[in-house]
Order: sequence, then structure tokens, then C-alpha cells
Amino acid sequence: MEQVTLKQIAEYLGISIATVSKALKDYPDVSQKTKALVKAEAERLNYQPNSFAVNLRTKESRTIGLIIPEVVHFFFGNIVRAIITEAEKKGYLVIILQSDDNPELEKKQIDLLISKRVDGIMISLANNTVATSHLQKVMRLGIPLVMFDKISKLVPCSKIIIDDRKAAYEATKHLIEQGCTKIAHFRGPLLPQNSIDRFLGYKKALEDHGLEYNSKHVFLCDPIIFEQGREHANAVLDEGMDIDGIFANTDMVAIGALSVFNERGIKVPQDLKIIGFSNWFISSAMTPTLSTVDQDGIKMGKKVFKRLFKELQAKKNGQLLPPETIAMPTKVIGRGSSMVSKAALTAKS
Amino acid sequence: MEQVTLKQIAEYLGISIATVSKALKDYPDVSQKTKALVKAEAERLNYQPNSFAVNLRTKESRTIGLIIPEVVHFFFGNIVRAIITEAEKKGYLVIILQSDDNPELEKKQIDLLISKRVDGIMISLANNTVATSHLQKVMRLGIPLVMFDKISKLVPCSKIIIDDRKAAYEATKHLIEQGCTKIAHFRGPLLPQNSIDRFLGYKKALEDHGLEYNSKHVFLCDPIIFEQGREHANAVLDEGMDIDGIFANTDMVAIGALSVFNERGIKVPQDLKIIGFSNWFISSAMTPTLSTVDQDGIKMGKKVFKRLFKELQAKKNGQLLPPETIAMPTKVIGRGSSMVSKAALTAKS
DNA sequence: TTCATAACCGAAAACGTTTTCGTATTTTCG
DNA sequence: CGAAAATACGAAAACGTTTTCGGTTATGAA
Repeated sequence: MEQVTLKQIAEYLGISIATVSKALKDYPDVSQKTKALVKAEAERLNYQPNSFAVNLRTKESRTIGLIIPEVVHFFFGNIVRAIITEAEKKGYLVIILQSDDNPELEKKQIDLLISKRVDGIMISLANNTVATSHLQKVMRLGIPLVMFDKISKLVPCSKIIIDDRKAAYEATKHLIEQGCTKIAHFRGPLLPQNSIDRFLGYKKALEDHGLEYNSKHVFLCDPIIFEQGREHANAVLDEGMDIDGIFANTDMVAIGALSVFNERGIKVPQDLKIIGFSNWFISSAMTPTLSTVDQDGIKMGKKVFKRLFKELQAKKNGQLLPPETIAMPTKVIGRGSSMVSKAALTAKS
Repeated sequence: MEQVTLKQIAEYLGISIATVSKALKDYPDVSQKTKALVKAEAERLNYQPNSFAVNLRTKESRTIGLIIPEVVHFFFGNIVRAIITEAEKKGYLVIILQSDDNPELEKKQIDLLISKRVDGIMISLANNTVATSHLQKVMRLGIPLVMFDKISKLVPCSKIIIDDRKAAYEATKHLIEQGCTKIAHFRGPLLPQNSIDRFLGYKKALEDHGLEYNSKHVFLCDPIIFEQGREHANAVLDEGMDIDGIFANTDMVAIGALSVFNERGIKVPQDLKIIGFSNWFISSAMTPTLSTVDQDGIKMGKKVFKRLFKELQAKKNGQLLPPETIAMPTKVIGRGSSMVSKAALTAKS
């Protein structure tokens, strides 16, 4: 029941605590004989170092913190999954906190992680986080910090992102190539950088292809949910807007719109083409299958941890790495909701 | 940069460390004047207790472990979400590990959590975990343990589950009430208790309603994924089986099947009715909307933590609570995929 | 004034580990 | 054989906190 300590092993073998400790860690100034003895005894008693004491002594917890707006979101889910498995491989455990897109909560959670003395922190910001003092504090304390996906340009730490502007540009271009000339955009909230960038990419693509930008064709989704997609799709139909393509900020929103079009007898992709964002795996199960922009959460999560790990290692050696911003690749995936040709699967019932 | 300690406050005020510590924790044998002084100084220096030292001294980490097969799964996502928010409210942080349905990994992770000296552990077992020695070890060490969803009856700890057998019974009964007489079951893997129970509930419902059970109507999904649903749906059609209803182990599987039926021109619910399990929110976005069994992950997660917390408190008081098994309620939700009447939304394109 | 009591404070041990540094013993080699 | 070097071990401090217990001072009563 009680956990065995170095002291107990030492007493049992009639040697000192110091020697036991060193034997277990293969210090060179312990004889082979003693090492064997100690290890055997430790094994027999099922010794496990008391991590509280180790933490106190070494000043590191081998624990890192992760703050995200929403665990359930499938994209974050993949990131979380990748981070915890990568971390585990390197002997780090991950404490996960969910900010619910609430900046105050986010701030509290940062303080919580600091007081728990995690070795490093990874964070994807809440949608409307503007003040960054809590993040500055993390940096001031010298705690390695990596931001991803939802970032703030004001914080001089490493960042792992995708090139949202380019990705959105490509998605819009895809619709244009499929023959769309009047393309609407269901955009995300006003604040977060990536929804701004997606909007800008959309706009740029229109301009570059000689299509006129119309602010009435831009609909705001806040929050980014299924129902918002439905609402805006209904608005488009109800107002009899002349639209032949939609670029949605997210697959979720696109699916919401799709469900309305299915209900109201609008033929997708014949009457109207639609493309989402993120390649949520369920998008390939829709009727019709949903075109989207692929964004690999697993790869991103791996990258996030690896970068943090690098900074952790550097810190141990007394170094400080200059912050780095890494953009992950994305790819447009054309499916049934935007491509009428080929074997694109269309809904029949 | 360096974190401030009790010692520094003590030196600054010219009093002892002990008094500072006691002042901050409102011990009765410290004068009001000193308390005020100490608190002001602590505030000014932004003192935060070193949790490593606190852990070592108090022998508790205020951290709990959570092991689940799969973070991304939406049902677990909700549970995770609920657990971490509830835990945070009570001052506990959650370390999350993902077993990937791998029993060996699960075992390793248990050891990891033990060596990190978490105060308690919550676990949903890997699908094919049979040996329970690692869990027995947790109990032997006196670490509070709560199992949920995927449980093992062999471990005498508290468990939070749903009554899978009853829920499956109700789902099958629902199909029967809608007029189905030849109902197939897309079941989950052979081992885990809940897929067994769902199968048994299905079988019992058939028997109770005078329908004959046919083992050929049971299809095994292992793993429980979208593609398996597609595969079995195709099999049903290719073999020209006489089936008018399907009870799927999971919404995911049901959606897979649905996508096949949509592609191949089978009318749901007219030709064939289908019901899933778990009320994945996307199921209400399908065409047609998917009937399912509602299983509230949020409530379950809350319950899981609350139970663990209770045991944690009891342990502090030197007590040991007898294990308890709590079944959460479920509810059949009839939607378009099983109900032809009412305003059930049917696919049109 | 004297003593009992209360109020306040601090010394010190303890938690279990890591690591430096000193010392004792053995080995090596001229 | 003697000195130098290599080898093996242990004492002790340190990490920062919590808490017991004893001691000092102030307070009040007799």
C-alpha cells in the first residue's frame, strides 16, 4: 500500500541513500556489483521514484499544458490526440484545459498552469481574445510557449498555423474553375486571425479572376455552427439572391447550408456549388459529398509538440530559441458538392 | 523571472517562514496585523506557492488521470469536456491519455499515472481489455478509481454506465412499432460489454414481439467505423436480403449505411428504416435525419468526476466508500430515417 | 507583585530525491 | 615499497513547503 522509497532500499541493503540513487541512475562511481544488487532489490520491491520529490529537486514536472477553445471540435480533437501521443513518447504528460472561447477563463487557466509549474504551454486562443498580457506573462517567466491555429501576432512566440489566406484563395478559385461567377462567403467571426484571412483570400480570388466583390454576399457566422449555415442558406433563398457558389468558413457551416438546400429542393452542385473547410471526415459521408479544404490536424498536432519539445530541450541547455512560425500545407478536395463531372456522387431519392 | 518563495517574504518582513506560511493560510495563531502585512507583501511580490513542494509535503497532486480509447470520438469528447470543467471547478487538473483501444498501452498508461502520483483515475476501457491486473493494482494502492462506459465487471470499483441492454431494446422496439418485421443488427466488436448488451437487447426485443431471431441478420463491425456501415449495407443489398429495418451499434455505422442506401436508390424510411445509437449531433443533419438513442455525454462526464471527487474526499478523511454503479438514462429519438409520418424530413433532390 | 493564561511567533523536522564534495580504500606503476 | 591515481562510497545540503511543539511576551487576575 505504501510506496517504497530509496531509504528503505538503502536500509535493507545496508548502504547509503546516495549510493542507491546513483546506482539506479547508472552513475559511474558505483561498482557493478552494487548496481546489480540495488537494481534487483528495487525491482523486487517494485520501487517507483516519488515524482513529487523529483519535481521539487529537478524543478521540472515533465508535464505540459494545453489550452484549446473546444475539445469536441473534430479538428482540435485530432490535434489533441496527436499532441498527447507525441508527448507521451518523449515522457511528457499533457494537462488539457478548455477555454470555451472565453478570454477570462483562458487567462485563469494560464495562471493555473503556471502555478502547477508545467514545463511548457501550448495554446489555441479563444475567438475573441485580444488582450495578451497573460501570454506575455508566460513568456516573461521563461516558460516555453507555442501557439497554434488561433494565434495572436502580438505575442513573440513560436506559432504553428496554416496559410488561411492562401487556402481560402484556392477554395474560391476552385469554385470559379467549376464555373461559378457569383460566389457568396459564409465567414467566421470578425476577430480571429484565421477567419479574417479566409475572408481576405476569398476576396482576393474574386478580384484576381475578374469577379466583382459584393459585401452583401458575405454572411457572418458567429459562432461557427451548423445552425448558422442553415440560417444563411435560408436567407439566400428567401431573398432570392443570385448566387451560384458558396465558400463556407467551415465544413460544419457548409453542411448546415447543404441540409437546407436538400430540404428545399435546390440541386447541389447543378444549381449551386458549395465548398467547406477542414475536411471533417463526415463531409465525405454527406449527400452529396462535400468539397472542402484539407487541413491535417494530426500533422499539426505533431508539429506543435515537436516545436515545444525543441524549446524545452533548449531551455535545459540554457539556451533560448528564436520564435519560429511554421505554416502547414493545405489542399483543396473537390467532391460532389462542387463538381458535376466525373463520378461525383449526386443525391438521388 | 525567478519565482518568489516563502523564504523571501519572510526575510523581507523580518519574520520566520513558518509565520508567513501560517499567515497565508489564516491560521488562528497569527495576529491580524501580521496576516495583513504578509498578505500584502505576497500580493506585491506576486507570490505563488511552489506546487512541487506542496505536493511533496501534502502527498497529493490535485491532479487526476483520465484514460479513454479515443479522444476524437464525439461521445468521449463530450465526456472529456464535462470532466475537465467539473474538475477545474473543484481545483483539480486532468491529465488525459488515449489508449487507442490498445490494452498494453492502457496498462503502461496506468503505470505512468501511478508513477506521477495522480490523486485518482477515471477510465473507459479499451475494447479488448480482458486482463484487469493493472486496474487491480490501482485499487491495491488505494487510488480512487472510477470506470465509465466501457467497463469490466471484474473490477470492484465505482462505475458510471448506461443500461445498454435496455436502450437497445427500446431502439429495436421503436423499429418494430414503425412496422418493421425483419430487422438486422450491425453490432459492435465481440468483447466489450456494451456491444454485447446492445446485441442482447436487440435479440430480446425481437423475441418479446414475436419476431424470429436470425443470426444471419447480425453483422459484426470491428472497428466501429463509417466504412463498416457501408460495407454491411452493401452486403445486405448485394445478397438481396429481405430486410426492412436496421439497428446500428452507433450513429457512425448507421450513417455509413445511410450513405450507401442514398447512393443506390434505396428509399429510407419507406423501403427500409434505420436507427443508430448515441445521438451524435450530426445525425440530425443527415438526409434523411437519423433516428438514434440519446446518450448524454455531458451528464455522464459530470457524474464520473463527481463520483471520483466523492471518493477523493472520503479518502482524505480516512474512509473508503463502497463501490457504486450508476446507470444514466437514455432516450429513443425518432427522426426521418425511421418515421414516415409527421413532418419527418425526407430527402428530395 | 506574582502567577496563570492567552496570544503570538519561530525552530526544526519532515516529505524523498539529486548531486557535490570529501574520504577511505584499493589498484597501478615507477 | 611508496606515491599517485583510480575506484567506491557516504555525509550533507538543497529544493520549498507544512505543521508540531516549545518558548517568549503580553495580558489579566489575585
